[in-house]
Amino acid sequence: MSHSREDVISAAGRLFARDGYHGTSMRDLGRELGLLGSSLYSHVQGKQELLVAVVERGAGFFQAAADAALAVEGPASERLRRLIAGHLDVMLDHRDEVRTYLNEARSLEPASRERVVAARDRYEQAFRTVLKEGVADGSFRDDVDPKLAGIFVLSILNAVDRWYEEDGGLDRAALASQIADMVERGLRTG
Amino acid sequence: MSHSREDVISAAGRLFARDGYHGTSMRDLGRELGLLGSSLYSHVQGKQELLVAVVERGAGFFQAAADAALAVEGPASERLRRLIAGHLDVMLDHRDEVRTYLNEARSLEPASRERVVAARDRYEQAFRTVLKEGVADGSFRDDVDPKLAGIFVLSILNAVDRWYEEDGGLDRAALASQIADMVERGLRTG
DNA sequence: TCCTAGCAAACGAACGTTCGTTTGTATCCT
DNA sequence: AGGATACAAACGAACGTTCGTTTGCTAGGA
Repeated sequence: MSHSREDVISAAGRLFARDGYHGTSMRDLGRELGLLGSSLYSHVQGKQELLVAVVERGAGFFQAAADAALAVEGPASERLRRLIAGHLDVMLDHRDEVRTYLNEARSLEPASRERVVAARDRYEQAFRTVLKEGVADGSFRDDVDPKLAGIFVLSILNAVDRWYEEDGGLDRAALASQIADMVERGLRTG
Repeated sequence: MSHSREDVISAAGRLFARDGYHGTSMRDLGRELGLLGSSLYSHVQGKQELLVAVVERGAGFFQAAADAALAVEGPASERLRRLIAGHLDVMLDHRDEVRTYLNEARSLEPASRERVVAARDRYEQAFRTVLKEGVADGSFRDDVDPKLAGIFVLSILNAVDRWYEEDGGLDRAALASQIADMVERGLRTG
């Protein structure tokens, strides 16, 4: 019947994702675990530390997925497909952490927010790199702006969390190829 | 030196957009106007009423823009371009209300939230309708799923608020055609 | 002269956090 | 084996602060 720090962080992810950081109290969090709010202080130093833990977890998942996708050999379009599929996997496997990462990072104190923004930039850079490669090798149109195109792709991907539910008729892989197909048609030469 | 209800609502939009509903206190809001928090109650009944006003304002702008775009004669692709440009105009001309509408609607009490969700669905329907028309008249590929494509376009548009600043090298019209061009390449036959 | 915007003061509730204490459970010594 | 020791987990009460809101009053403009 004993709880770990891990339990607290994942409950925090759940509530921060659902109600937001400012919309979640330590007592709410305690209740979620069958504890008093004050009891959480046996596991963490404070509320802000929980937000940091959840958000950095989300950021870490994305970076790991990007590193894996970039390591794939073959045409740039294939790496782009892997980036897209990887992003969806991270989102759907770690929905609470990702939603908190996407929507609640602004509630971080400046020091940790800066780290998160830097991580976000690094991740976006992965998309830009692959797009640039595709332009360079002629598989993508040369009037494609890698920065802009990267933003568009990530916009579609990040918004998935706002509408998609996995239990419906469209499974994860089908969604990934719907996105990748439409994106690729928008990018490729010919 | 006297303030109107209008002043209060637009200050609320500014702060809700920047700090979120739960991150904004009535005292913050008063300070923004050079008043005490309690003085706001001369103009509005309470904090929630301010959120409702700001969010419904945002929703209203979008609906008006959609109605105008749908009334345009000509090919579906032209109406789609108008929807895109109109969406950007609304976002950039009413940034605070739109950001609040997009991010803070979850803090609405159920009754008003339902109205807002309904308005959002109606607006999304405008995009779906145009896409369906384009598929029907053969200008868009017939394997385009209007629902999915509509979501993708709106994902790109709504995310603009998260990264775009109008003072840079890319003006509003250029952004609109970058988006419309890429989207249209992803949709059109051939 | 009345109406309204605003202030000052206060309300009760909730906030994040700290405190002293209790409980259960290992660990070690004999 | 059994009793003392140590520790982590949780409790319950309280801290000071902030929250949204209410009340009663005052000053100024129509």
